[in-house]
Amino acid sequence: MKTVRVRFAPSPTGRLHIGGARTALFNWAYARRQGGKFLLRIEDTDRERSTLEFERAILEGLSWLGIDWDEGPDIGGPCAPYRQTERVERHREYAARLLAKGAAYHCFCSSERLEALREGQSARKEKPAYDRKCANLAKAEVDAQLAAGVKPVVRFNVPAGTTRFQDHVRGEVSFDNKEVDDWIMVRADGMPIYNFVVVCDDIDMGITHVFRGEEHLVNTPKQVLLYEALGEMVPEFGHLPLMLGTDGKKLSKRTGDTALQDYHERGYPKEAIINFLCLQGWALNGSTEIFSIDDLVANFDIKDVTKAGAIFDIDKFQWMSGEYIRKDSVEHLAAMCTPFVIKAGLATQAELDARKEWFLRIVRGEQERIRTYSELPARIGFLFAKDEAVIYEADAEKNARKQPAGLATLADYRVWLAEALQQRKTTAELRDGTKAWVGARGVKMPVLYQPLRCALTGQAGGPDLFDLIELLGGDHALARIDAALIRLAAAV
RNA sequence: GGCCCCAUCGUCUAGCCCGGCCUAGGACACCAGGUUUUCAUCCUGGCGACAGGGGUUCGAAUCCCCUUGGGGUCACCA
Repeated sequence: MKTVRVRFAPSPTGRLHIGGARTALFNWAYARRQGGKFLLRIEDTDRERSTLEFERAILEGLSWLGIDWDEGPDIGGPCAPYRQTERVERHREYAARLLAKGAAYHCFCSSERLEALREGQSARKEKPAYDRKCANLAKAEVDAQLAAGVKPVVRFNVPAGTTRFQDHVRGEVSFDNKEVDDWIMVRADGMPIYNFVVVCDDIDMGITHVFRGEEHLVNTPKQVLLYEALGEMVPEFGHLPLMLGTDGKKLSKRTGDTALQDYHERGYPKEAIINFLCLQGWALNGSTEIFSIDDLVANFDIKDVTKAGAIFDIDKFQWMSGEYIRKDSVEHLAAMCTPFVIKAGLATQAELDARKEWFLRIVRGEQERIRTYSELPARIGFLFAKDEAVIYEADAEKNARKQPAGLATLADYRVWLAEALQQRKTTAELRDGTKAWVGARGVKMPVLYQPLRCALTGQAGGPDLFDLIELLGGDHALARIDAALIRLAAAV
């Protein structure tokens, strides 16, 4: 049996799309599972929109996810080059072969004529298609046009019949060739078109399986016909269900972030991104939600991919992201969060390095509360704030003011706390002592805790208050209580 | 509109290919309760689906047909 060779062939006309990332992941996992090769090819025949920066960003994105490739534009390989624009000579050879066989023909129709043709057809409610005006030109006429300097396009001469292929996710798919237009393979400027190059390159690179998004399903008959005209082995296909936005349509910027990088920047752990992407169209076993990229490789089969499109559920994604964060080691989590903390202006790298243990404890305190790395800064900002400038969030202040005896209690507690701090009580002692103090005073816990939390953090929720006092330092804790005594006493 | 693809809880899905074990399972979200100094975590419970109609069969979520609904695609883009 032939070795599996699959590829991911992005077009460097934008950042790596989240759907593209999933396509890459599934191709890669298939290759790894089957012991085959995974290659990367850059489809840059659209010279207007393709850039080297996008290409680099796409490669980086894939590497970041943990996808590696056996052949590609950056590392080369036996089928180099891996950029389509560098292979146009090969494409011209294929075009010449097809032309010679009569499987393709020169077309001299102008864009204007084509446009008028389409307009007329749609006005008459006919399907837009080329009328094959140039399909049967005499050789002399072709030569004359060529000699006159008219630049032709090359069209594929679609034969009559029906084109069928087995799709690994959909089963048999068939198209009447009448539905397939005599599509353009090579532009007038000599640059080949996607549907043509993809076949040439897949042949030259020995691609055995083509797994791509469902939007390519209608391109497949064109490509199958091309393989057949060339007398080449048709690869196996698998069309992945589309990833949909909340509007049920193909995921677009309209309904949410579409680039892998967006999610990276929003602080989603990459393991969560991978896991979630996998779940869009594939399931490990129907009951295991959390699994690793290794589990994917060990279990992935194209036949298990779902047929229906999947709506991107950001809620579930956030939940999953939180699961990964809770599972993470504090050290790693802190490292992942650090860029976000710095970016938020809370501290510099040097400042965090200088208080490494302190920062680690902060992260540990928030680990079960954040769902993405980017949520950390907003939650811990109070720890970096000036004592008199802690921002009181509405909920926190409301909770504090809700306690009628709150302020008086806080004022008395401040005295006790100052004393306890003086005696260098440990955090545990402080905690136990406070509980005893509240008990002795004969009030409910929240009477003290709500105003105290507001004073210290300005937030309605958060980690244990005594851990916070330790993190803050006793003097700062007292200063914050003093500030709160004034601020909370003021009329609303 | 033509063609193609698809159709299980609001969402992601298991089950479907090889009909019975499905009183349709899991997860997110939501709701209720428990734990807790708060929030969160965690635990318990609840809500909630085989799009509709015909067949085939002793028996259909599973097979077939139709209808409806949704999506994709109709470029000298990929």
